[in-house]
Amino acid sequence: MSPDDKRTMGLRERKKAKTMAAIQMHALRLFRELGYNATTVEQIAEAAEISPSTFFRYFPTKEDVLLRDNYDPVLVDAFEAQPSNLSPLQAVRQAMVSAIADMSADELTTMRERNQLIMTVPELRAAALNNLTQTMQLIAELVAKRTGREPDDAAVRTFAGAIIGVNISVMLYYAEHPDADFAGLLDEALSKLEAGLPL
Amino acid sequence: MSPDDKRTMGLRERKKAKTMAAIQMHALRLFRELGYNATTVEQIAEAAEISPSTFFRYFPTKEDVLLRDNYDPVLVDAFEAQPSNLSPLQAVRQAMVSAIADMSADELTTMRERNQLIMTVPELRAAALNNLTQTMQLIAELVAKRTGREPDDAAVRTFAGAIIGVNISVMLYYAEHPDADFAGLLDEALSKLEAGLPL
DNA sequence: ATTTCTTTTGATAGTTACTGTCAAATTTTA
DNA sequence: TAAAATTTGACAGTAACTATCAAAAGAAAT
Repeated sequence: MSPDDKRTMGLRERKKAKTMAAIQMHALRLFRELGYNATTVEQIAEAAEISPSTFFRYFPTKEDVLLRDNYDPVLVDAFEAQPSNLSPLQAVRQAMVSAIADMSADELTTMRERNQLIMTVPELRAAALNNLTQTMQLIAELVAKRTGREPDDAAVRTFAGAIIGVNISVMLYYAEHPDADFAGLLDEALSKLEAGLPL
Repeated sequence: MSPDDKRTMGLRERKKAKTMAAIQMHALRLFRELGYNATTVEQIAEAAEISPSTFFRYFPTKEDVLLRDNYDPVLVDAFEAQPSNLSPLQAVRQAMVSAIADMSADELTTMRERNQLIMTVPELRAAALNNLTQTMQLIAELVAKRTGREPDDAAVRTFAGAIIGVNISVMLYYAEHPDADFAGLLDEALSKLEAGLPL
């Protein structure tokens, strides 16, 4: 999380990190205050004291300012840290839950707000779901490696699909019930998947 | 499929249906020939001999011309036609497979091309996935009704999520392997879900 | 058949996300 | 301090949409 060591970065890179953070911060604030669609890139640029051109150099799209995250590497680490006696499903479940458990209170708050905004605004939701297909592919690769199969093996793909689908359903529910415990919801949902989707 | 009885529709409605069909047909052709992003709404409008304004009256977005479909009602009918001795998962599986089996060869071809285009173009894929959340909600409602639970019951939501996730993974795979049998892929994937995601 | 009412259409003008280009400003390196 | 590389802002343009309004076309009524 710490933006590398400050000594190892030149002034240029430090400034870049600062600019990026400023853009994200003002964008988030404006989105909250005015709504996502009502906020223009020009307004964000003005608030962050940069030109609109510069905004698009940092974030290829307006959506990106909200959607860019680094959960995938966190998930990878958490997954690979799981003991090998766990089944793939148990490992994914543990990895996801512990990745959330490792987050600070601030990070959790940010995540909740972000999720709420993303799942509420159709454009953002669409883009976020699209991103999840990458995570799905990632899970397929992780599980393939762990089980000695190919990532495009039918069982592996189906497994990854089910995991992502469950995540989507939890994210949607969580957006409408922000007071719930996200990790708890996810854990419960994945446990049901583990139990063979009892009904 | 037949656009109601021709006698019951006035000239106005007949013309509207014709216009809509013309837009979709020319749009699809242009998308194939030039690519989705390289095709402008203006070009589609010109080909369909309407004004751009009119295009947006028929389809709120350029994406919509490709994404609008009526599979949900078909799925509802197929699901509710399943015998009550089937488990919810078996019923969904049967419903989906038989809904595809009921399609004509032409419909299947269209579906394959559409799926390929949609899953290949990021914008379209995002919008399509977003639409799937509606289908997810629909499945939750159907299953809730069938099992006497609430649609926002955790087990029901998780169930619907898993189904949709599996669908996504199949659609992605099918886009890259157009010669595969879609119904077969879906059937196999859902059978694995039924078997508890064996790995 | 002609008039009246309603719906559909096209033209126009505007907004906004995004792209490409280039010269000026800034930082790094020599 | 000079030269090289990078970052930035200004400018011009494209294309998806939105809103508005008058004209055209179809439906209904007389």
